[in-house]
Amino acid sequence: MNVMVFRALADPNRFGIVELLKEGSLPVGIIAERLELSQPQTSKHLRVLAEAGLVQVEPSANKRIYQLRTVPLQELETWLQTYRRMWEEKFDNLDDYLHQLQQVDNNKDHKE
Amino acid sequence: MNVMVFRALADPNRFGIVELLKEGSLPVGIIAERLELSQPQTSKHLRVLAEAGLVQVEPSANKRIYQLRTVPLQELETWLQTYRRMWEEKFDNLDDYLHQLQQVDNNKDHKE
DNA sequence: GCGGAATATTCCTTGACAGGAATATTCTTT
DNA sequence: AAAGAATATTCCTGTCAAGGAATATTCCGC
Repeated sequence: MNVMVFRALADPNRFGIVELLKEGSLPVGIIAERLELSQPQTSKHLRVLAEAGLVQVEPSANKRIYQLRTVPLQELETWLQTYRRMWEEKFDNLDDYLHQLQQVDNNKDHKE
Repeated sequence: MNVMVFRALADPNRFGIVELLKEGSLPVGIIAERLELSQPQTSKHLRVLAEAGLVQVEPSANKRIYQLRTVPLQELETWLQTYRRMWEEKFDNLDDYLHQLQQVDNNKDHKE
């Protein structure tokens, strides 16, 4: 799992851009307008998102249309799958290490 | 979706802690040892993870056992679901806005 | 090619955060 | 109560990233 994706999504403005682009691809100017960001800020955030693979650009006429790339999100879901059993199997949170400590505690109670 | 979760996972060491705790709950000392982090660093990272709701602490004897909380991960998955159709329905990435621009391009071609 | 629109980049400043070292705190045991 | 183990917090420093302003670049229409 690439942590750059998390870093990209960690900024509220960038998260907002992703949420906005979910509804459809947009040029920079519109994104800036919708999120009330300056144009340079928007471009810079889009750069970070692009470097994380979350967006890709499609030049069209005078504008540059940004659209979401789903691949990183799919990878994110794949990563999440590895945790899924933790809440599906209602796994009891105490693991081996805890059980060992439990035995230590029992020894303590035994002594007192 | 709480962006604090992304921020917490954006740091490689914290991501490593989460991955480690997936295998089972552990006290601070062991976490530090496994990831070759200093004890203070580990405590600080665990603090951030706890504030993001990703871990919770369970005092046991002399130690403090940290365990994963799956709730934020479930919320993350729920959030991802809203994007799922984007790659399941093989949605063509060109949206209304793009089609409008396409028409503009057609006009241009028509003129030349 | 020129003017202008749309976007990208640079420079600067400021704030947030990671890491290290030292210290404080908490709990346990005796 | 005292000592020690385990953990948390504080202080400090360096680095990086976000935001604003200005400028550079790219691309279209004429």
